[in-house]
Amino acid sequence: MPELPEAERARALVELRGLNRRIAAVEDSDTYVCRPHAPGEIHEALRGHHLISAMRRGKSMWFETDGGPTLYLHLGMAGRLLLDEEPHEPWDRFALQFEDGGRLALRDKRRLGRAVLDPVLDRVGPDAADITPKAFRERIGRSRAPIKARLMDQSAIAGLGNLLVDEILWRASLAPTRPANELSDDELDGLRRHVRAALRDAMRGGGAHIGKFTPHRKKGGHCPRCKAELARGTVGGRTTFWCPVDQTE
DNA sequence: ACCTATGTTGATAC
DNA sequence: GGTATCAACATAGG
Repeated sequence: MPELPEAERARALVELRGLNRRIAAVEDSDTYVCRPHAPGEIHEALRGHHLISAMRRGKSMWFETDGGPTLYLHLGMAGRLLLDEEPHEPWDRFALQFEDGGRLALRDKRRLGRAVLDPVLDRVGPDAADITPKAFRERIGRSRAPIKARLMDQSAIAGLGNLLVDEILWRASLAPTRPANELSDDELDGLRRHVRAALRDAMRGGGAHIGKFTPHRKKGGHCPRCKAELARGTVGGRTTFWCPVDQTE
């Protein structure tokens, strides 16, 4: 589930109720989620410190501390953050235990989430929710890759995943396979507006799995506009649904 | 039972 | 350099 809207909700949760609480201990024994850190390393580095800010770009989150290292978290493919709830072993892959008895947990069955200190974020592009029209045209429109692949490239624009991109391209009536550099400036501007609108709807509606199109995104599903049966294929390495009538090449 | 599917990213190969 | 492919993980479903 986690795309930009879920990451933002998680970030806001920490900002609202997770800051300025003394860290008493860190559960960091999952060497895959915490790679390349050894068990105990994050614990030693964060113990006694407090999170003082909650930042996000795309699906990446990071939390600065008072004089200690920055903690980076990523939800991966199935992770979520829980604050002050009952521990759920073995699916809590990482957690901060606060001195007040509370706990911030990364719960993730798949183990594709990450918890790392002092991240390097130079391969994370501008956030999809506030990228400028100029940056969008330049970063998206200059590649021959299919437009869908380009929108999912986190170094070009950060925050969009498979479901959200299918929703956005359907709203924009653009075929996912169209080479990005064949889009006109007007089409790129329009596409950016659809990116922002879809994100706004997803954040208000509670996540990337809802939308005008996404509920129909399944085998035998039909286009909510023209009722044609949806096409299914692989674009950018991901399962893709689109309307073969509405979404023009 | 077996095979395929799944929101993620990163390493590797062309 | 940009793009495509596969692997990493664990679980669910046909």
